[in-house]
Amino acid sequence: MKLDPRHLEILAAIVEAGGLTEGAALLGKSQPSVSRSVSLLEDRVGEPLFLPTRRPLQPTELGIALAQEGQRILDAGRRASQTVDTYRRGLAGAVRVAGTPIFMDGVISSVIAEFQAEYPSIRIDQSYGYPAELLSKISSETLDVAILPIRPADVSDEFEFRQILPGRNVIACRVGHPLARKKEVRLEDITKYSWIAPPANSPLFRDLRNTLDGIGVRDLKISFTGGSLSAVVNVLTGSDSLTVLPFSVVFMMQRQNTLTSLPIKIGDPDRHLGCIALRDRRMSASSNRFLGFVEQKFKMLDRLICKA
Amino acid sequence: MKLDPRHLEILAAIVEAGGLTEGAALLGKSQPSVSRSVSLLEDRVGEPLFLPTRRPLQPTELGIALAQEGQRILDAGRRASQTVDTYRRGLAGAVRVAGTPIFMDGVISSVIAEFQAEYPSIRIDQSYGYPAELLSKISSETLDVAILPIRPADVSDEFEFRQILPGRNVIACRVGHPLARKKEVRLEDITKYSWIAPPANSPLFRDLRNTLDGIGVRDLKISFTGGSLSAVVNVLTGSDSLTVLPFSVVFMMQRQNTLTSLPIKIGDPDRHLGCIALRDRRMSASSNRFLGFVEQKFKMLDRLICKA
DNA sequence: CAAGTTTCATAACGCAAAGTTATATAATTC
DNA sequence: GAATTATATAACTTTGCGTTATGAAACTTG
Repeated sequence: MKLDPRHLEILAAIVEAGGLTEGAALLGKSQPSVSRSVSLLEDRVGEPLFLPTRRPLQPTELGIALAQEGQRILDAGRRASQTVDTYRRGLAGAVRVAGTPIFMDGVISSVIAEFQAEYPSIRIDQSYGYPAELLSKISSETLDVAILPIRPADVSDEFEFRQILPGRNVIACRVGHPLARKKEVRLEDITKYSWIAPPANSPLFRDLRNTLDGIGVRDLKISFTGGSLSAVVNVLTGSDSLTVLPFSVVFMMQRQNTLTSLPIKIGDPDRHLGCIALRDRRMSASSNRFLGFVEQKFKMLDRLICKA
Repeated sequence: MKLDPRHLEILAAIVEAGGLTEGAALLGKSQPSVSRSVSLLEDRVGEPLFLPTRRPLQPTELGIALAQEGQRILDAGRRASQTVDTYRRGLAGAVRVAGTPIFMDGVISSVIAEFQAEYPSIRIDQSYGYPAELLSKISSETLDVAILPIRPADVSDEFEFRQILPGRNVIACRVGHPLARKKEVRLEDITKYSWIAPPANSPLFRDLRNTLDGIGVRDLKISFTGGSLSAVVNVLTGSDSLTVLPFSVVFMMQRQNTLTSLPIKIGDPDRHLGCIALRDRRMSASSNRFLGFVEQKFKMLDRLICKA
């Protein structure tokens, strides 16, 4: 026979508090209410749960046994409420975040690390992708936050775009590269070196083409293509190759004294780095918290970069 | 915020079963019913518990966390139902039983031992008392079963009396007592020995006086009075004293070759041994089970005694 | 990709029971 | 035995569960 878990909770409260009145107070209900609930429970159980006509109210053996289960139910309920509370306040949960590979690895991953240090109960599910698919995943709600370079005008009304860094690319090379010491680098200098190209379908690859077109470089030697940021970095540091990278990525690598940028001005892309999510806060509190955190960190990073 | 434990149960069932329809079946409810319950729960929680427009239905992080608590509630409920069931069938619980000291120690205690071997989950709370107080305790429901010698006519309608042995006393002495070897014992033989008397307020003490009056003994030497059965037995076996004991007690002691009875006929008391409980089965199933067990064991004992 | 099947959501309504306040009754205290 | 306190009962409102019927999605299949 199925018992109402609420009845067991009430029983537990009464047994713990030592009386109907106190139990009712404990539950925030009126005394007649719990009195009748106990009656109903006794009727269904078919056995007395309290010794009759004795005060202070004393539970029977069975009453004690059932109250114990009621206590577990109360505990589970309390844990559940607690869980809901932390989720609502965005202190627990999961955030599905994705972005373009180079930028994710070069900049975002360390921001995520800081975030997790502050909110250890929020799980981050990170993945990679290029703008078109990222937007579609946001749209189908299989992704909470996308971090990507995009033209603000290209963002449809469905999404909310928050810029975190202006688009700015540089030509990157290893620390100690022959060109890095020069005060000024000229066109003919860079044509002597071979180039590393990002994957052909990445925005960065388009930036590379545009950049080189812009400064008049027509035929370039591509010695390496594809690969992740760490592959690119390894090849760069192990050779005199050049490549185009977001300045923020190079900035982060400079701290580790691995990469640097050439003192040559190249055109900035018309895409800017930002976070994209569904409009109208249609996302979890933890995602919101993550978004806010990323914005804040990039404000600080932006200031650092401007000083540099 | 307090959540309805029934909602958490439903959530657990749905998550476990993998769908609303299957979850509803698992709970023995209709699909619309659980559908609405989930909606209500989601409203109160304020966060989605299932990913929208996806089938098979997939719970969110929060949904999984809450379902886990729901599972605990389900488990507690099942254990509670199970507990009620065993109590109702009299396979668990407690029986408060009391009786006159000599008879409890001499006969009932071994029956209780057998009972506990068969029903290990039933706890026996045993105590001692004389008839008047035993009846009042039964009346006030602080006692479930009394085992005592009483005149059937003295049992009021409030109680139910079940005779388990006819009243029959004997003069008891140690095995190897000088009188025990005789084929026939005469009055003048027993007057030579000193007597052990039970506590002055016990029914057995009245039996002792009546018996000795009946066979014409006027002045008797009382060498020991009071004490429990084991004290009486120790004194009896260590001396040539005599005393009056219920035959059933001596019968049990004979098995251990400690006591025996004299071959002299004495008048039987008008009280008979029996169990007393409240009329109309106003007691727990476990008490009923105990009563039935005692009756059955004494039917067997009665047959053994009659043969002897 | 259109048709069919499955699964979930919504609607409407009866009913069980939780909740309330007011009040009676029983236990305990003094 | 009177006063006090605790529990039970009464009368009534409101909430929400449970039902069947039906609509609307989403997956499956030919």
